[in-house]
Amino acid sequence: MSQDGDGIDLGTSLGYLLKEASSALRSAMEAALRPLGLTVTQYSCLELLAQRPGLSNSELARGAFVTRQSMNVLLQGLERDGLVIRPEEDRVGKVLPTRLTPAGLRMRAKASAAVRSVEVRMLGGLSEGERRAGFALLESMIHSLRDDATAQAPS
Amino acid sequence: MSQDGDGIDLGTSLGYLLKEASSALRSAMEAALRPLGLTVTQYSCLELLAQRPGLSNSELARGAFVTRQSMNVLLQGLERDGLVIRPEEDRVGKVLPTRLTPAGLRMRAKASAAVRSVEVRMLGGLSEGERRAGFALLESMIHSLRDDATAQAPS
DNA sequence: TGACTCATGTCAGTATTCTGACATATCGTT
DNA sequence: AACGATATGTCAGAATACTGACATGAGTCA
Repeated sequence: MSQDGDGIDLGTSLGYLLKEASSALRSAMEAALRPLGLTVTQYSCLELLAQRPGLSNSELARGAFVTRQSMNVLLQGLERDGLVIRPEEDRVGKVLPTRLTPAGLRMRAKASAAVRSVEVRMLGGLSEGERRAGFALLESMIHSLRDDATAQAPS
Repeated sequence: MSQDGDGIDLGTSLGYLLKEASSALRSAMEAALRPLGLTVTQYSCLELLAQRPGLSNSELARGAFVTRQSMNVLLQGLERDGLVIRPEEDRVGKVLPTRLTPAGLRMRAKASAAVRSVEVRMLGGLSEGERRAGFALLESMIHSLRDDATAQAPS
């Protein structure tokens, strides 16, 4: 009908497709993690801590793409459940490093396996070259979005 | 250090990168839409209605990747603000079609322009071929994730 | 040293989305 | 026609993430 010449054709928009893919991935991860009683953000936190022990609340928040306030309450829950510890004697200035407990390590191992099966399924049917191309593509998008945030030419 | 042989290397995970790209896109869209007083989901709803007038609540929910309950409260807000209408006389069975008002159309035009500038920025530096490849890649991921949801071999 | 800026941790309140539940309407099968 | 399975709209409550705010510590510079 009305040609939406000034609009965004959702059928061909890479942004819309990116949102769709992200939504599908999140759903699949939620389903995989539900038996373990973990949310996606909680898993992200455990995975980050497994690979980089001692990360602070703010660093974890950036790594999981949530605010530091959200990560703070999430960490309180993980600490209450005995999956992480934040010993007060490790504090450096205001920064309070976080580490996985043995229980947290075990939980992360199980969660990691579940999530990996999702990722394997997602990448099924893609060649190694296609995966590399996808990696480069997503990195380019991220860089372009961050680079010039509001982005006028530098004066 | 500890080889995380069974884990997911966040530095090379396409899933993690997908989440990062989606987060960056969402942030950029939020920033672009904030002056208009619209959230990303509200914009998605207006855009869907502009391209396919008469969409129902459930159809809009699927198109915006939220639950129909969330879309329901969102539509109530848009209706209260005079951007959409859901005339009771259009009801077909239980389905209640939604349409943009003139004010909704104007709002969508402004929002669409703002979002398009974000998408243009995101795709800056990518060739037409790369965009097509990215499109195919994301569609492949989505299909693989949806196809075999819990995915054993069909009996 | 003092002033300024910035990053961090945390508390509180708000907003958004989700899950659970119910009534109702449609479709397919018997 | 009757039944069951599925889809829809909607209300209510819970979970999750956000914005605002404040105090504290680190870093820079005069």
